[in-house]
Amino acid sequence: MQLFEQQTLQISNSLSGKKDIFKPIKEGYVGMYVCGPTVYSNVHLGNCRTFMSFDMIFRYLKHLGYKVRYVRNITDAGHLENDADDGEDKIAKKAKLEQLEPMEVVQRYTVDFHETLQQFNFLPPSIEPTATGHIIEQIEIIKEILKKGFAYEANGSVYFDVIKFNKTNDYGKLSGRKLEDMIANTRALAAQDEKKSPQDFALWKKAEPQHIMRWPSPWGDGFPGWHLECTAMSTKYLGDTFDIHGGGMDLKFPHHECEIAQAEASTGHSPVNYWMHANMLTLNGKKMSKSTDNNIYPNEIFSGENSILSKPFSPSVVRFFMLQAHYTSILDLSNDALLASEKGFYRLMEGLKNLETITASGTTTDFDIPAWQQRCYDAMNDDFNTPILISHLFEAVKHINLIKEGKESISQKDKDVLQNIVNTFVFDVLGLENQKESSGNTKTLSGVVDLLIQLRNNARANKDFATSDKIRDELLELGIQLKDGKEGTTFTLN
RNA sequence: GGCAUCGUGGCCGAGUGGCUAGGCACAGCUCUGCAAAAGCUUGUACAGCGGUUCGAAUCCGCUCGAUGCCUCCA
Repeated sequence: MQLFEQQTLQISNSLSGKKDIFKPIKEGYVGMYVCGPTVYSNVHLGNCRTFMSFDMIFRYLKHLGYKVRYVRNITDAGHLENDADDGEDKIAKKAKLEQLEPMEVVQRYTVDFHETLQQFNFLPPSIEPTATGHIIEQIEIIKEILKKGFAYEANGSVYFDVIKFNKTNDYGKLSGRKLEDMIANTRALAAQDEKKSPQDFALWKKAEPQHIMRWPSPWGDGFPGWHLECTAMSTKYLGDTFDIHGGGMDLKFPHHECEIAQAEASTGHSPVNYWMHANMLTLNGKKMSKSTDNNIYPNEIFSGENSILSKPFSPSVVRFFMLQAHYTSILDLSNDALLASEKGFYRLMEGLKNLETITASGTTTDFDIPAWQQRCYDAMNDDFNTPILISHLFEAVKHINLIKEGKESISQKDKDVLQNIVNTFVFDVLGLENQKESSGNTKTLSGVVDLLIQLRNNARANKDFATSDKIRDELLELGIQLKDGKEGTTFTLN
């Protein structure tokens, strides 16, 4: 019996506008697609938050026993600077700017993306397809949409006919917009001549002679529209209708709306059962954005080299900080918030360490572990509520510490159970790492510090406090903090 | 202007028609040669104004404010 048979998972569905009970199309299997990055610059922390939310979701679904096929694409072509006639591919533009081959740009920032995500301890997706690797599939979809009459060719480009589509389908159902309103509110934009309506979007764009990224097609040399690649790659690997489609909130309109339109136009039915949107990470109260320069890069956080930061923060601390907020809420990044999360994170890690060392005794436990365990599952089942899960983990820490102080007791059996649950949620589901322990060179260092601790304890025994305080204070200056406890002195690196 | 979301104690951030979120900070206590660290304990907040209700921070309406999307962005 799998865990998912005992737990009822509810998911916030942007399409229905409420929390829906999750029921996969095929029992035991989940197909999940998440819109990946456009690799024309380094991934910033806001991008990371979205992918982290879905990493956590991927982890929990796997933990529940689902066989998950998680597809997250790399957009390496087709992402236009804007939708006007002079629209240029982002990758191509960057390549021109840096005098690189477009694929050189793609490679550089794809590597950066992977390295960054690895530092945050992301699980790799099952498939990571690229847009340029699926040009043929995209052309096939365009042909199908043309055949169904929901697109038209104009001067070597192909556009999706939104107004016609809206007569039989509902364009705007995901984002809660009405086509009439959109038309009424459209500002007069120049150079939209090819399109029948400003709301129409490109499926295929004709490549002007100076364009370096181009592919042959039935409509001449060109490149695919941005929205199309996700339709092509998601349906290719997950089927015409699949379970979960995720992405950042900012993609809801027009990107995801267009994906729905493309899929419905080509296959005749809705592509996705559960649309999930992760909310934005803000900086100074504003959305992080590549185009406005209001952003911060992961490496700046890890090194502390940014004017808003007072010190560096480890990837796990940042991960913990993000998971302390619900993925559907806006989260604002600040030095104070990171400092608070860091303290909390180390408290949690200390609790886990204490759990290993406490001694079990007797047959009773002053802590209802099965009920507590179910509360942990209830939190995650309620739309992946990691902040609540974390609050329960701190409740466990409290009991662990009380046991350590001898004020409560735990049986050996319960201790084993508790250890198993806590480790599962902290490391497997939340994906946190105890990075302090895993750094290299620690063996030599701990030998040296232990020696100094011995010398200091000798001095203390002789009431030579001048010497003992000198050792303590000078180590602290070096970033090594001694901690005098009941069972001797330990140290941590600050 | 349109659509959407949100406004919670010093800070971050959950949740909810009546019952303790949690973390950080502050304070008190324990421990300590003194500290630090650690641990324990404590906090009755929900933008404003109306309304529904036995009861609302939670539902409805209005006002104010913030953010996102409407053009590329996770």
